[in-house]
Amino acid sequence: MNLKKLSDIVGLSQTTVSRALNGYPEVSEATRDRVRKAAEKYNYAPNNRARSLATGRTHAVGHVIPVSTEHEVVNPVFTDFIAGASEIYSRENYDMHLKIVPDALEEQTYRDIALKGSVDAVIVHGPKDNDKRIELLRGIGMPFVVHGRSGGKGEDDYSWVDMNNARAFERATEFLLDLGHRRIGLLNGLETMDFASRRRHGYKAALTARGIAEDPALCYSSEMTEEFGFNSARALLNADNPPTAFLASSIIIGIGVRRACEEANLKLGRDVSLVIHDDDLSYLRNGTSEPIYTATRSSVRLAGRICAEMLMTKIANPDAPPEHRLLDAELIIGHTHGPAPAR
Amino acid sequence: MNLKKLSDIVGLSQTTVSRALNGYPEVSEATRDRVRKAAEKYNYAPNNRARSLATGRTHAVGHVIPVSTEHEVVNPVFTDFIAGASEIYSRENYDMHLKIVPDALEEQTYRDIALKGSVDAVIVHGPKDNDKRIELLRGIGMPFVVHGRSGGKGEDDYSWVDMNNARAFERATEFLLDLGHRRIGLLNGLETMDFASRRRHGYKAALTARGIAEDPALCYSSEMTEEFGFNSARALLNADNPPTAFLASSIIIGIGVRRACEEANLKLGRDVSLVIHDDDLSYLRNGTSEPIYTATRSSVRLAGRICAEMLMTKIANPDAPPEHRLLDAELIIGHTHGPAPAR
DNA sequence: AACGCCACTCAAAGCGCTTTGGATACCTTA
DNA sequence: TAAGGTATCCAAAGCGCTTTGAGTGGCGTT
Repeated sequence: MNLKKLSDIVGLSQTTVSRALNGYPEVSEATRDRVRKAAEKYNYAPNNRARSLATGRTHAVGHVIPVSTEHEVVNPVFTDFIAGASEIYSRENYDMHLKIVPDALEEQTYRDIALKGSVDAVIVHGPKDNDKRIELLRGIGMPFVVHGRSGGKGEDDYSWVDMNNARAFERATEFLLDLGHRRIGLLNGLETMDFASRRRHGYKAALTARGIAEDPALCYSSEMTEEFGFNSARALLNADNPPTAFLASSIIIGIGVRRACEEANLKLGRDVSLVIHDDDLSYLRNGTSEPIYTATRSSVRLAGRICAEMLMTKIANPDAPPEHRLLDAELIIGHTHGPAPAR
Repeated sequence: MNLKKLSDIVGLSQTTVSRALNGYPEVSEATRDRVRKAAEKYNYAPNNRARSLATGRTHAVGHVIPVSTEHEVVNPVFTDFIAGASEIYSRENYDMHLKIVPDALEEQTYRDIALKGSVDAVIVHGPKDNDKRIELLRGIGMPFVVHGRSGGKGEDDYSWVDMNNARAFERATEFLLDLGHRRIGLLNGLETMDFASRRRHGYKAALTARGIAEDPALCYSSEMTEEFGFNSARALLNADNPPTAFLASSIIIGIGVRRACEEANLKLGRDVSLVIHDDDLSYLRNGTSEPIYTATRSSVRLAGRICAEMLMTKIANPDAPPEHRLLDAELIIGHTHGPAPAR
């Protein structure tokens, strides 16, 4: 069923039928109703491709998700982020185009997307310091919103939605310091990623404020897997002068830390403290009735919703000044912290 | 830059330029070269929408991912599945359209997708028993491949890629029985899902073969979260006549079981045995050098690749008979099993 | 010299929609 | 009654591509 056939059936021109269906005022309510009913009856829906060819708008947004070539790991926060964004797209009748590409090919992918003209806008995932994609997209004139920020200059020149990573980790560190911990292991994500580098800074800031020097031997940085959490916690616990507490950049790392503690016969919250960052992943909730891990929490799904919403307004109004949204993490009191054990 | 401009520049008709670029034989290699160079120079790429309007093919495939309305959980295996599929799409120059929808709206979503004609084919995720979507898609005439199977009749009438769930869980159960376990807790996914119901059957078959009756009190079924693993393992461990072993349908459930054991001061592999099913998720690997959990393993990313490949051939050849691919899980010997403790 | 055959190239139609720029009929109003 | 509105509707152009059907010119054959 297409417009032509439908308009033949109802005995109107394509113009009128199109207008009736799209809510234009120059068609009477009576005919609009008739057209609507016929459309329903004959199961008509405008062909997307034709429509977007005609209008120049695709009603689609692109997500390019980087997978680290080295580790072949797709960060699981994307799942929930995308679930959040998807809620908005459904509501606004937008489509989501997803590409998962090795990070080396990312730039080319954006270029392709723009050239082929199959989306109206994109969301930039996992920004790095001085991320080239931002320049690229601005150059092309493709509207975008960044999930996170790209450190360096010009932070106000583009729209972003970010969690206050520095503050969250500063807060978590202060919390552990208040409990008497002095040696705090940091199990961070890859510090080439902006979020991880900010977390490191927050951690350091809190230490410095108390006159404690950051010990690089306590800081690990890698792809955020369970095994990374396990291996690095184990290494630290077995080292001379081990930390009494850990700060982990994700719940998955935290799970690895737990396993390392279990192996070392140390009880979390008594022998070793652990504060994680909790993205509030739907399938890895940090407890529903009661928190498991002590954590800084910020819902990545919410971030997805906000990003998508920001993108919608950006599409509607491309020349508006950039918007920013900094989400604050809340501190969640769970069962994995305690006073620093006496030596 | 569009075809018209480009053909003006090289002084050829749009026809010839189009043919040159698309590799048709009726254009000389010399001109083909000239055209290619110009396209490169002026950064030309055919507009996707126009192309697909003209050809009737979109070069896109749709994935509709259900999120349970009740729990708002997106199963994390989708991430890796999609990463696998995406590899194939990139290679074949296909786009992926993703929709994440509450399971109640799933059917409508498929219908919409078909009507709007924005994809050439779809992949059906998370099939249930006698899944309506299969009928629906066949009715519409939209090519599809199912990840998993929908129990009931007509299993051979459509293409699917599945893991041998029944066999995997039968095998795992036999393994535990061989170790002397008689009471084995099953922590399964939602048994309305086909994969979970097959796992249950495999579990039961192994028990029956040894003359052991399935005890419903040992069988839990739910959304596969960490907390579900924790809560149900805890409940079972605290019950009268607790199981000596667990079978968990995902590594995440297994993580919950580990936490429950830790809390109960039981050591996994000594006091309690645990065999999980491992989808080989990139960010939750069951150990890289050495397995952590004893497990049945089957890579969901591989399944994604195979599904996508099957779909590509289906698109190329819609009238070919349906294909099936049953993947066998391998049994992985980790550190979470041991002989049943003497009473 | 006439013919047929390649090897190339092109004009134009068509994919299914939106949108521009009228047309038509029916009311008002002076 | 004529002029001017207003409410409806329509034909046709155009979005950027592919593809059909139709030339051209050059070459070898007879």
